[in-house]
Amino acid sequence: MKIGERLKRLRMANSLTQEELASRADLTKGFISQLENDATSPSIATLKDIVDVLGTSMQEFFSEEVDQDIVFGKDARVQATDDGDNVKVELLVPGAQNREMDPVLVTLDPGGEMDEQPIHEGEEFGFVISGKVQLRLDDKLYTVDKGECFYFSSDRKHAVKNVGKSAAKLLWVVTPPTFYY
Amino acid sequence: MKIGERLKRLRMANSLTQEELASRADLTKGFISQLENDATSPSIATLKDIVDVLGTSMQEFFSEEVDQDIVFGKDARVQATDDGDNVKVELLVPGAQNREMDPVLVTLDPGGEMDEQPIHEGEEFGFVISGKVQLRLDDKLYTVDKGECFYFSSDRKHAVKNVGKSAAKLLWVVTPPTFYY
DNA sequence: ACAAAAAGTTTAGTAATGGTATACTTCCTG
DNA sequence: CAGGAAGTATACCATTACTAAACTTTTTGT
Repeated sequence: MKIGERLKRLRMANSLTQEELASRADLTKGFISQLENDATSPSIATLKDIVDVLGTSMQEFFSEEVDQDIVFGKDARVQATDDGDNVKVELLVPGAQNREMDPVLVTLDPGGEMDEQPIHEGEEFGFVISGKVQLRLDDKLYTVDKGECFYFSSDRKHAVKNVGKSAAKLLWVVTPPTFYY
Repeated sequence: MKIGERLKRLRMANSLTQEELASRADLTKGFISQLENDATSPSIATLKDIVDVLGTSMQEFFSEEVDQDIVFGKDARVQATDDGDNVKVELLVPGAQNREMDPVLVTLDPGGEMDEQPIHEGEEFGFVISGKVQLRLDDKLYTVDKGECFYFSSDRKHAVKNVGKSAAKLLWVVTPPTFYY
């Protein structure tokens, strides 16, 4: 059970120094170093303290351990709670909560519009597989045609609308995952 | 972090004695006793060995720790991969993989039929909320009307079909969870 | 380019505890 | 009630989880 690398990544993700993590978890920075280099192993209670500081749970911490799927067939798609009649949002990688990115497939019927998404941290990437859509960022409008794509920071009000005559398909990737069900 | 009770429940669920568990995990029965009574605490490596023997993962073991949701609104439903045009299967308790039962809401359009499910261990319970359906177990047919319910062991080939004129809604509970997405 | 500080590593040492061996008790079952 | 299987308690030790502090490496500002 080598957990050093995972701990280090987690600490980095929280942008903490070994020393800060140590002090918040009531440990010494030397010990943190040993842990990250797998020179020793924490007691369960201590590990709990550490993951608490790092904003996770034991469950989530050990979740990396199970082999995650690599390939997802069409049949793995999970339809998210619809946010409209003529909009379909399909999670392409179910369980992406534990990952870094959340890719979904959006299908917009003609005239269909995705509800405005709540603002959050992160970034978004979209690729238009078919059709033509209009992207609204704050108040600016962009037209994105089949084959084109977009990328923006999620801290802006954004919405998407199908302005073509046929259905539109969008591959959408959000980081970090927010498309919970 | 008291984990004794959880370990004991797990061991019981596997119908092992402390001694058997001990030998399979290369420990002593006395130590298992201490663990179950929280008189001591295992190292992470040892705990891993134990949960391995008990057929779980560290993730799953610690999953009991996080507070699970109690109430699920309509909007929490997750549509499972459809197994037919006129069939809708909605998971009522997303993430039920970690639970004991997996309740789903099945909507069958007139004439709609659920694909035959693969045989598995466990039991199934169904309650007809509206409409009238026909349940097929192996080759025997049963008619189940609105308000009626059924219960059977999953080790038989089974399928359900809407034989009424209007849509049918079924509340279906499977144990253990098999409705993965 | 060079201090100087910040971040990380190493090492030696110890108090704590993870784990064993064994004796004891409790609970079944015929 | 005998005999055995399952579980508990205790004493003990070897391991190790964790600290303190010196050391090295990386980053930062001027």
